[in-house]
Amino acid sequence: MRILIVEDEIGISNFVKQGLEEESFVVDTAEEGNQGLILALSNDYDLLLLDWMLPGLSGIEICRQFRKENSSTPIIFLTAKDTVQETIFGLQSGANDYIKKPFHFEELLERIRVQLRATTSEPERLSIGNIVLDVNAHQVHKGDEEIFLTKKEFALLEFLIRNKNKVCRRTRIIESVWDIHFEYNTGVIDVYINALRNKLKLSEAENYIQTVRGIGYIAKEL
Amino acid sequence: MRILIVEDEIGISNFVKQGLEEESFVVDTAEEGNQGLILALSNDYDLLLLDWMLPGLSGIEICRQFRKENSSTPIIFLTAKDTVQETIFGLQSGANDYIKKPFHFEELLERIRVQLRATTSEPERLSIGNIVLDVNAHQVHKGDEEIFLTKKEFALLEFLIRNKNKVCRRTRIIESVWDIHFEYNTGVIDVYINALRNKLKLSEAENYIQTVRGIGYIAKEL
DNA sequence: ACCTATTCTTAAGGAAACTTTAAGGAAGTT
DNA sequence: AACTTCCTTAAAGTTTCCTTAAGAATAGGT
Repeated sequence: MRILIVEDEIGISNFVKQGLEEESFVVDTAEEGNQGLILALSNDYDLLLLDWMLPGLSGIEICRQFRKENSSTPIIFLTAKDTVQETIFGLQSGANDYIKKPFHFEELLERIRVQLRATTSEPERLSIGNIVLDVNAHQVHKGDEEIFLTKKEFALLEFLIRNKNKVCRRTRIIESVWDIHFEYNTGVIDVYINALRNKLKLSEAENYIQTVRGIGYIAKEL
Repeated sequence: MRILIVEDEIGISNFVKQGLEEESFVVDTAEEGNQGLILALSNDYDLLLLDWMLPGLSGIEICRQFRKENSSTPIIFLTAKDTVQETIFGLQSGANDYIKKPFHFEELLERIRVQLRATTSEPERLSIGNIVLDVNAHQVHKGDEEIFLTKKEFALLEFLIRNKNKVCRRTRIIESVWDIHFEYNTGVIDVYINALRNKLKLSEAENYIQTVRGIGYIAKEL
């Protein structure tokens, strides 16, 4: 399920995004009205979350424009406390629901589910061989055994498995997992690959994390 | 299972009543708000179906008054088409779900079942290891010994156990237990985790509340 | 309405775990 | 053999967590 958030307060935006991603939604964000509308129209989202007050186009304007093209995708407004009256205009302009800030994430989630007519979603699991990771719970199992990974170790393993059977360049790894750009003179990756191999007890026969000399690493289903 | 319908349109009321009785529910009806509230409070229904627009007391008013006495019995609103914004107030005032008129009986039935399943299958007692908590009585026992927890301590423990064997992120905890949003630079959780571990006398061998570094905590059945 | 006792929250130092760096040795490449 | 790249380890640097104590808020009783 894909959701677009258009919200200029990055704090809220990140908070909601993170929460929804933990619930296995795919989330895009825009911080500005025009960009939001363009994204909304050019992609196939299952639901839109719009802030009321936005730089560029206002939420209600996005809603109106969007409804000209698409009358089915549900829209939920995020509104500040005392703009209830205005929000009603929002509902009249084609929104399906609204929620007042500050809100419980759980409540937002429930409203999203009501709009999507969806029952609780399955937890997201990634796997390679007999290694399974539950992204929500942040847990890793190899067979029946639970393996404890630190944040970075988990992030690295998740990245590799999401790119299963594709070679991941060191630069891409450093960018995605460490958020380091433009400069790469560190040996952290090696250290963490090593830690993963040890903790996961990868023998010769279970060589799921292979090194590609001069390029990077690959998580390979055997 | 007993259900109360408060609805002034006799047609709808009878239709729903008959349908539910065929599903072997016991159904009472009221056509007016005040009478509805009195019935709701003086009987032990498993679920309430409230119309929004009612003579006497409005549905939302019934909901509010009723919730003062009883916070567990599920309430579903039956609403007319274009009162979405009002319905939201309904949800905020303590309703569990709503359904728009006109509705398919099957859909209503499904929502009723969802609500009933939620309450009835929910155990009164939660436990982890030899620690048992009675949610209604607000009591905690470890073996035969009674442990006295404060409200917040109890709420935290309850939250953790309801999510037994799943890692609970700090953000989720702070949101669900403390009702704090968008801002997580507080150390309360640590303090309360500490208090719980002390009061519950969790030794190494009974390490039910484990910390997941960088993420949060997990209540784990050992 | 006041006082009191309990509970809740904040803050801070120290402890523990995690991350990164660095360096020597191993292994692959030309 | 010379060179590069990778592995492994240890230690320094950083973050996160634990614990305590004290002030703020709340609830209970007179």
